[in-house]
Amino acid sequence: MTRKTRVLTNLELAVMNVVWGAGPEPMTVRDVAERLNAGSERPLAYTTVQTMMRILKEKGVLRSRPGPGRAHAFTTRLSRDDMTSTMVGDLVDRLFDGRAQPLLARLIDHDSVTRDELQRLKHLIQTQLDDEEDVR
Amino acid sequence: MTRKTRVLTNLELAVMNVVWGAGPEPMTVRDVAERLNAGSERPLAYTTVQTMMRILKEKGVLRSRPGPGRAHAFTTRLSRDDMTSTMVGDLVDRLFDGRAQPLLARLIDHDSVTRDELQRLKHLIQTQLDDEEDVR
DNA sequence: CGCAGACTACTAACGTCTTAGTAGTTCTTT
DNA sequence: AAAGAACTACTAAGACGTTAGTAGTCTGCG
Repeated sequence: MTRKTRVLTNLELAVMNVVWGAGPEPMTVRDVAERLNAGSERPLAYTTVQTMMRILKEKGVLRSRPGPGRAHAFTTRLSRDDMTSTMVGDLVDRLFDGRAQPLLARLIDHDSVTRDELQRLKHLIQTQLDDEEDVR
Repeated sequence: MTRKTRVLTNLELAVMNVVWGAGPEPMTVRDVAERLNAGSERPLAYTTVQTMMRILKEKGVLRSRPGPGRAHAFTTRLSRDDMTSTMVGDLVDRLFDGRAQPLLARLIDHDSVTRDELQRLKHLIQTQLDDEEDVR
C-alpha cells in the first residue's frame, strides 16, 4: 500500500517538523506525541500520531526498525530539504507553470522580507552569479 | 454553505487558470469547459466543470450573475495575485514558519533560476532597497 | 505467575476533493 | 405546440485526510 509521496498535508507536516527538529536520533511514536502535544491546548491522541507515522512511512518519508523495547524506532528517509524541494516545486508548477522566477519576484515585491534579508539575498545572488562564472 | 477560502486544490486551480487567463470578460461554464478540455486526452465532463465553479463560488473566488441566455456569467472575485499571495503565504507558514527569506534563499540556491533571471532579481532587490531608502 | 501498562494493527467515521450522473427547467426550432 | 438541446440544481460515489477507538500482544513488576 505505497502512497504517492508528493506533498505533505498539515498534520503530516506537523509530525515531520517534530522528527526533523529532533536531529538524527530515531524517535518513537511516544516521543513524537509528547513533543507535538507539549503546550497544546488540544493534544492529539497517541493513536492519531501513530496513524500519521504509519502513513508517513507508507509515503516513504519515514522508515522504521524494531526499536527500544516493543516500540518502533522511526528515522527520516527524506530530509526536510528534500520535502521542501518537492513542495515548493509543486507550488511552482501549480501556480507559476514551473517557473521559479515569478515566485521570487513576488516574494521580494511583497515586503515579506526585511531590509537585512534583502541585503543578504543580494549577496547570495552575487555569489551564485560568480560561481556560474567559474564553471564556465 | 460558505467554505473557508484558504488554498485552491489542483482542479480548482486548473479552472481558475482558464478564467484568469481569459482576461476580464465573464465566462460561462461552457466557455471554461471548452478551453479546459482543448487538446486534453481525458476531457472533464461539463458537469464536473460546473461543480468546480459552484465550489469556487462558494469559496469566494468566483462570482456569478445571470448571464448570456440561461447560463451564468462568472467573473473573478479574487485575482490570480490575491490567490498567489494566499497560497505562497500558506506554504511559507507550513514549511518555513512564516519566514519568506529561507524560501527565497533555497530557490536561488537550487538553480531553478537562470542567470538572466538572477540578474533581474538583483536589480529588483536593489530597487526595493532604494525604495525603502526613500520612504525613510 | 498474573496483572497492569505500553505498544501495535486494524478499523471507523466524518469531512473534503474529484468526478460525474440525473432530474428538472427553459429556449429554440420545426 | 411538441421535441430536443442547453443549462442548472441536486446527488452520489470513491479516494484521501484527520481523528480516534478497540482488540490483541508483550513486558516488567509485585
